[in-house]
Amino acid sequence: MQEICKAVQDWFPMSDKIFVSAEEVARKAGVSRSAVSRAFTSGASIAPETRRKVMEAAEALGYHVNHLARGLMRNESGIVCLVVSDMGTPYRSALIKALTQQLQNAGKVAMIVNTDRSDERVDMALRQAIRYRADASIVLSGMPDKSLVDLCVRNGQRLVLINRDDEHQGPLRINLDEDDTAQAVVTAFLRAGCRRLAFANSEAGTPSLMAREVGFLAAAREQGLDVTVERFGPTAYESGKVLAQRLMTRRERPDAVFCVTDLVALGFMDAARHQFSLSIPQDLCVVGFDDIPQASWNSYDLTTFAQPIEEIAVAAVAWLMNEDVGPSQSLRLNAPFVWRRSVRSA
Amino acid sequence: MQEICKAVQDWFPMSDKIFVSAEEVARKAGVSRSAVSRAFTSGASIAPETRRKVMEAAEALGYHVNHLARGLMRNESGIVCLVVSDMGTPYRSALIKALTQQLQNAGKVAMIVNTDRSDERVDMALRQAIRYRADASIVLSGMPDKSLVDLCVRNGQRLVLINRDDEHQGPLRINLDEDDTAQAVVTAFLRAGCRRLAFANSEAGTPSLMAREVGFLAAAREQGLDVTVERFGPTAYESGKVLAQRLMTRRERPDAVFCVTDLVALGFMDAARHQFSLSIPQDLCVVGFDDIPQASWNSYDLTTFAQPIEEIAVAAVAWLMNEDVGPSQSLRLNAPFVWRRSVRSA
DNA sequence: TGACACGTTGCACACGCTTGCATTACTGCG
DNA sequence: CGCAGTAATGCAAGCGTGTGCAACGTGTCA
Repeated sequence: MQEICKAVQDWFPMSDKIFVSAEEVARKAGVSRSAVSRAFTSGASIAPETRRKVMEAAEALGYHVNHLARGLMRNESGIVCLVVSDMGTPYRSALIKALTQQLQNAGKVAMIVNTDRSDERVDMALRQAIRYRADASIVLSGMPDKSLVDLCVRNGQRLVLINRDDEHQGPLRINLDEDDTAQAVVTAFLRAGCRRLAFANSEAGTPSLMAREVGFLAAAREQGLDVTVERFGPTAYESGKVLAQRLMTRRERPDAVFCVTDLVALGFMDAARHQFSLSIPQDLCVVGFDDIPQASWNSYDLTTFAQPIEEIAVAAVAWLMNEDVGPSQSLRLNAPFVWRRSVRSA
Repeated sequence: MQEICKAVQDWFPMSDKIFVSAEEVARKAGVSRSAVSRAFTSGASIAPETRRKVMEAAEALGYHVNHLARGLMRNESGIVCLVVSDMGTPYRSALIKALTQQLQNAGKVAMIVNTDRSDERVDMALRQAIRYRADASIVLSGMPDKSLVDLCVRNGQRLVLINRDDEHQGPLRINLDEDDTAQAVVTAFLRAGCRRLAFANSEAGTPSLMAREVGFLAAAREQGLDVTVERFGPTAYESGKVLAQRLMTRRERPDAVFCVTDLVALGFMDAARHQFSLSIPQDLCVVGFDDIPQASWNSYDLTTFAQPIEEIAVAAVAWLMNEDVGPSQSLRLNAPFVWRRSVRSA
């Protein structure tokens, strides 16, 4: 039922955006317009008394500096563009939260562009960033076209690529150092007495996800073990369920599975338990990646690797606030192993 | 380990933001600056051939309309400000996703301000919106000061308040019609044979959450039943666990609980199962609210009410895109009952 | 008293764009 | 051929701000 009740109260006929300008504040305060400008510019040369008068008048009139005009003059909008897809996902939303928080602390404001399922839209997003003369763009998903990256840089825009570990030379690339993770998982599985390893991947095929698969295969082979690989669908909970159905109906049923992501792992666990009546970790050991909040919930208690979300956000913002920044840089953070009960302990 | 490798490659010394302007495009295309402007303004009077020439030159030079300047002239920035807290939460992130999506479809762009845990910051957020001359603000959390709301409206800014069902007269208020939900829950519990009802609330005390509690108590009393109420902490998973500990250790242990939110419900279920070894729904029936993705996961299968996220987003954006809009309006959507297995069926 | 330094202040230009208005080119019609 | 009507175009004003530059007032010192 959609009931619409209009409350006709104190209303004025949308007098089309009459903002109060510095001009009016100046008149009210009895100073020049530049004095008003200076009053709102930290570090400007202005007498304390004058500033007080200006602030007073501004408050009374409800004046707010027009950041569009300021950005136009200063060539610095204060806007940072976040390019992201799948923002309903726990990991992504947590990262967005951390980034916006850090940006606000630094006096910037986040403009967010949703690029669900289409690399072409990443280019649209960067164009949007250019149009608003964003001071920087932070790309969390998709891989922008090389030419566009160049364009952004040429326009003096800072660029941060998070977990886009392609060979792109975006000025700052933040990636995870996953050299040791595969090793750690294999070791954990071996200690738990597991021998039939599996890797559950999505079909997304992004470089970071594929690298995780390749690394795991290599680490297992080093121990003389084969790995059954299965790939299906998007990187989501439901895919985990399908992957479990496929892997758990094999003749040689795996007794340990490394899931490319926590979401996949949780779906996998649910299917293993409720459709195949398996006990975890008795019958099956599971490891995920990301350490989303749900991984620590009692029903799952998933062993996983923790994304250094806060570190990522801090590093990204710190870098783009830094005045004198060099050429293309690459930052590698590591994701600590979080040991929980989805893997048998020795 | 944080290894920084500098790749000194094609780099030019940050020549401080040399954007290409319409002037240059005009020169290259052999037309006037106004022609360039018109080429990028849909519906402007310009010859197709001229537009083609302009577009060609623009593409070649990498020109992008400066939306700061355009916004300054048109008094319409194209920016919509989302004021939100707890954006790491499943419900909130889903709503943000839907809203940004709708805004983009409408040709707007979302600027997002995080206001975690502080109503005062909501005012800061609205001020930010004013500074950037946002066309509208959508408030998902916190309650802005009345004077600020007035200020926004006076400045010609559209305002949408979602689930802020206080008496605030923001031009558009979108709320849930929860008149029937409490009734439905009580009926479901009674049919399941439950008699000792409980309500698990957080201490957030926002109007919508409190209304849910009050409604449930009233509906239960109508059936001659008392309800045990417990409140604790923020509206989160962990609070659900604590609430379960408190409620399940009472002498008269409840056999049915309505949780103020899915997150609380999931925490409640986990504690009930893993700490009190209760079976759901045999020993305890649980109902939540929101229908976050996790509610449908096999481990929970939670009966709940589905937030009409898409409807909310569509309604909000449609309203703020509408040219001639009347005075303060109120929209009430309903949240359909989603029947799953956390409540015994008759 | 004059020279000088210094902290304030106002003027005026610039930022990149939109748009009303006047001008021009073009078409069709009497 | 002339005239009106229309579409396209250029000119220039203006949006609200920052800031270099010059002017001003004040106080200090010679």
